[in-house]
Amino acid sequence: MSILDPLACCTPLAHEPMSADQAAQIAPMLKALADPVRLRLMSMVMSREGAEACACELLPAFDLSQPTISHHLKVLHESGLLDREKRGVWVYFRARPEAMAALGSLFATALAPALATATTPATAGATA
Amino acid sequence: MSILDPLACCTPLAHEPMSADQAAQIAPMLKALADPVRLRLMSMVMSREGAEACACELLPAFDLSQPTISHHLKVLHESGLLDREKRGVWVYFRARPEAMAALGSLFATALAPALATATTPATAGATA
DNA sequence: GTCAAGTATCGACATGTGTCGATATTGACA
DNA sequence: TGTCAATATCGACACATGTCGATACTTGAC
Repeated sequence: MSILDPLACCTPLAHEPMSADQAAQIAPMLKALADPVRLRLMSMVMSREGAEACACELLPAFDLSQPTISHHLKVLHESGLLDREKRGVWVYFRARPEAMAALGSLFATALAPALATATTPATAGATA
Repeated sequence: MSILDPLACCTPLAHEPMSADQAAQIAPMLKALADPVRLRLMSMVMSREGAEACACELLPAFDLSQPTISHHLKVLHESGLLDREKRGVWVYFRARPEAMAALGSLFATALAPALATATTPATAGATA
């Protein structure tokens, strides 16, 4: 599916110097993630059963006001990291695989040398 | 070697809800990277022959003042993303593999499901 | 239609951030 | 020693950001 497309599209960090345009496109996603609260929100959503979470489930985990959590979720959504779906009164969030893949591919090439260094545990799960 | 350690140490985003402490530890690294100029600086350093670059080589690539580039390089260094080595008058930077691996592992587990979803083109080089 | 609960928006505030010019520091070299 | 080039630091500025309380907006239930 199209889910895989972004894996090819984006910015291998160590491959060649990133263009200003590329950087301007990726930086906002990283910026959205570069906050402890939003990192935890993403993590909570992604690690939940079905990989989705209701805002009402996320709020109690923080010592922050409802508007603040709402704001953070909006930032994550508008940066393309979270999908947003309203069901009745509740709003459910899911991580966007394309976004996660795009960010992952940023470090994929950076990761490769590190993995190659470790010839011991054959790339944990990559090989069947 | 120890290069691989951080791969095990850090915060798989989708595995379990990230603790506040974990988030507070990772967020600054992401924040350091979440700037278009710093993204390009990292990319330029990493994609250079020998994976290192002199500040004097980086400066001309930007339309920014020398103090500004110096500031960005300092941010990258202090966040643990770049190693800094002075050679005579020049300062050379290298990406810290541990840091890159730590960030890569953040999305590694996030990447896995996306790859699994694409059963069609056998996970591009993962399977033998 | 009214009410209550979940969520979003608004305005305000303190703090953080990117940028600059001016200047200090460092190290090579004549 | 003095000078020059590479880099770092400083002070200042405009702007962005995280947070809050107050309030408006949905939507289901009675």
